[in-house]
Amino acid sequence: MADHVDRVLAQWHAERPDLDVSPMAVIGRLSRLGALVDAELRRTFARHGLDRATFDVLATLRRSGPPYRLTPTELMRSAMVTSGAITQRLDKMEALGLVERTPNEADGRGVCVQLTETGGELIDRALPDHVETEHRILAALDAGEREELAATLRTLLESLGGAGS
Amino acid sequence: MADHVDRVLAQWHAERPDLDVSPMAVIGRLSRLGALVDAELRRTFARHGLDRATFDVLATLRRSGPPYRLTPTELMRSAMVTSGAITQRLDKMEALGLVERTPNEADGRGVCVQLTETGGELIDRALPDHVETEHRILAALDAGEREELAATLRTLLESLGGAGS
DNA sequence: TCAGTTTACCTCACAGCTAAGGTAAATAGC
DNA sequence: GCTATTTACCTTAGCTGTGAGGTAAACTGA
Repeated sequence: MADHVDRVLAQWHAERPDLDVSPMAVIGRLSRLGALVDAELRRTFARHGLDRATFDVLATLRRSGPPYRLTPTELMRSAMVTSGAITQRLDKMEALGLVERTPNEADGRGVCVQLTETGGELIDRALPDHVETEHRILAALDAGEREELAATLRTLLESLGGAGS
Repeated sequence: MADHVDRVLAQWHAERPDLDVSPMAVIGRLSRLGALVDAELRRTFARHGLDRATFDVLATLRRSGPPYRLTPTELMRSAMVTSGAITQRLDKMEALGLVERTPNEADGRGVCVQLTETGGELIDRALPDHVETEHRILAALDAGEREELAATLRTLLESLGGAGS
């Protein structure tokens, strides 16, 4: 049975037979899947009073290990957003008592962002639920398919120069 | 060699060994790849004075075939955004002379969105460039890998209920 | 036939991001 | 040691989306 992307491909084939639109079979699905996964994850975050941006910062700090402290620049690179976006996220999170900003003693220009106890408890509560959601999203694939998919996506990431950082 | 997601997995394994975070190998890469692909496509759109939203509407109308006319609701479903977003896109595009809104004769509540000649010419100029960019993004995969990837993504889309519409 | 529901589209307040640009501290090269 | 450059972070304006809600037209079934 044809899905949305199959129908798009058929339309292009009829309208612009001169173009080889086959890459859309991958890129179109990648884009739609991204939107659906995002929506699914957001539902889980919302159950814990979180949004994607806040969860992302909390999780990045949490998995960095004790003392759960990173710089805004490190958070920026991990999240793939601009510095302005991180500043605003941290402003909000600091007001909520989830993180603390302290001067960076090793670098007078910088600050350190530190998980508070409240923030740590929150992310540790939300995490199992989040991981469970991710399992559910991939439930349609068996272990072999997941590994193969991860490997292929990784190849693409490397070729686009997005593997590092 | 480890990529960003591998490092994330290793960190979680050290910090929360009780959680099976293996789905992140797929979902983390999916999310990062989505961001990189989006940035890549945006560069192509920009060369034609377009953004993602405008390109999306133009392409949807173009591939629907003569008379290149759809309703805002159809555009909304195809783009996976809210009705408010489509209204604003169409306002902007109408001001630029890329589309025209006319009353829907079959349904007094609705309108028809019609590609203008300017809009049609613009999308026909931008399309080959866009398709070329998509080819380049997938250049690291051979034909077999692309097909397999498309099939796997499709399985996931279906399981999330996002295959139709 | 007609009240209740659904559908189509628009409006508007607000959230979050980007991009450009500012300040201050650190670093590199002479 | 001094200047030029880079780096770190913040500020702000502007854009685009969401989500809640409004109006009007089209259905639906008793």
